[in-house]
Amino acid sequence: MEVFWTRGYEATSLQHLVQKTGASRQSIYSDFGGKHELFLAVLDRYQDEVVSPAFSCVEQAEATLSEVEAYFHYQIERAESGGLPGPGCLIANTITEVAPHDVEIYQRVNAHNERLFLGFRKAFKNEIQTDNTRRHAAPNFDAIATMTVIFAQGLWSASRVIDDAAQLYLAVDHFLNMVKLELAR
Amino acid sequence: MEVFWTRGYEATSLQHLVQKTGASRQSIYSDFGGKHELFLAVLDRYQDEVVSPAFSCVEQAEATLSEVEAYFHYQIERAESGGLPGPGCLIANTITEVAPHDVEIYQRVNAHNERLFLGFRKAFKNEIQTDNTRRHAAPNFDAIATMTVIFAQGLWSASRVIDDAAQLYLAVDHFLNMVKLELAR
DNA sequence: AAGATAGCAGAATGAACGTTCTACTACAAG
DNA sequence: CTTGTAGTAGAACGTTCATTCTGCTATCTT
Repeated sequence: MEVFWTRGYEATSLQHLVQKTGASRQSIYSDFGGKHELFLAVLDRYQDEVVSPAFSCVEQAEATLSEVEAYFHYQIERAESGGLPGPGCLIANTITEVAPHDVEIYQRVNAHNERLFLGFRKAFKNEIQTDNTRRHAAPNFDAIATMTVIFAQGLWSASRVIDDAAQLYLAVDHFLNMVKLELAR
Repeated sequence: MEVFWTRGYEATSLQHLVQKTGASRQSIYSDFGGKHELFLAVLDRYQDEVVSPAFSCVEQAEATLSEVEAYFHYQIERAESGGLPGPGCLIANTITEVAPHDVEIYQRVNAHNERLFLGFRKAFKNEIQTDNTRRHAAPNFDAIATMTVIFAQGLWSASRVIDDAAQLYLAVDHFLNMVKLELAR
């Protein structure tokens, strides 16, 4: 997972994988079947070990905007502190590198995006359910959730060229504050 | 440019380039020096031929939010209509694939981001200069511009997995409307 | 017409790729 | 002690990679 994460799919060779894992070539082929199948397994593991811990707070039944904010802050902190093995988000990297040419991989990153979308939307719904007095119109939760997914993906991309974490924090806080105003409008 | 755009840097071979350009291998090497130098030239050309036409409206001296909106809409339309040779944005793709491991390429995509940032910030400043009556506090133009750059990058990433253009339009319009409210606050 | 130059197709090259095959080692069960 | 099972290292294989080299064919200059 770490090798694919740091080098990308194409630039990762079997030699790199053997070196990093300590396993033999034969073991990799007998256990997974090949580079492509191994990468699919890696994507699944990434979901379990990286996405789930980060996103669990948003996926709580009673999550609101503050959980979304915690998610974003958690991600920036991890990226900044070097707590992540690779740069950016493996899923986001995969979306641009291999997903357009590979159906199986496309389906997995699509499921990931759907997961984020549903999590965000529920949190936004919960947010305004606490005080739904004298509202003008119901917010377009789908559009706001889509917007947030897009922003989250852009954040991963941006974190690869923007070294200044403070700048990212400012942008995220500004974005979430805008969402908050939008929900309360 | 088209080949790198569609296949990415690593997955593009000299054979692909020879086939698509019609030029001989020797010509490519004598004219550019190699695959890497050719890619750098491609990034420059991308700036001139793709980014500049799309971004010129935002970079006008008197550009405001409506020009930013025109930029986003222009990009979605082009992506949707198949008017673009490749998927997503070559710069955005390059950021995730090669920029973290390559200094020269990193500098070029960084310059691109800076260009977007400055364009957006100026447009936002122009926007509120038209009616700066009874404002509470000056907006944080840097944060809003950074946020918009992040969103623009996320939009390219998302457009590779979200096929529904209407969904992208909705998200963009929502985002820009939020920015508008934020600027007028 | 003669010479120079440029661009072409395609072979050659050495390295690296993913994948498979071949011993060899360690260990468990009988 | 034999036998079977796993796992290892590393060679081998066929392909493809980026890069270079070799002729050949135009086109242009004088």
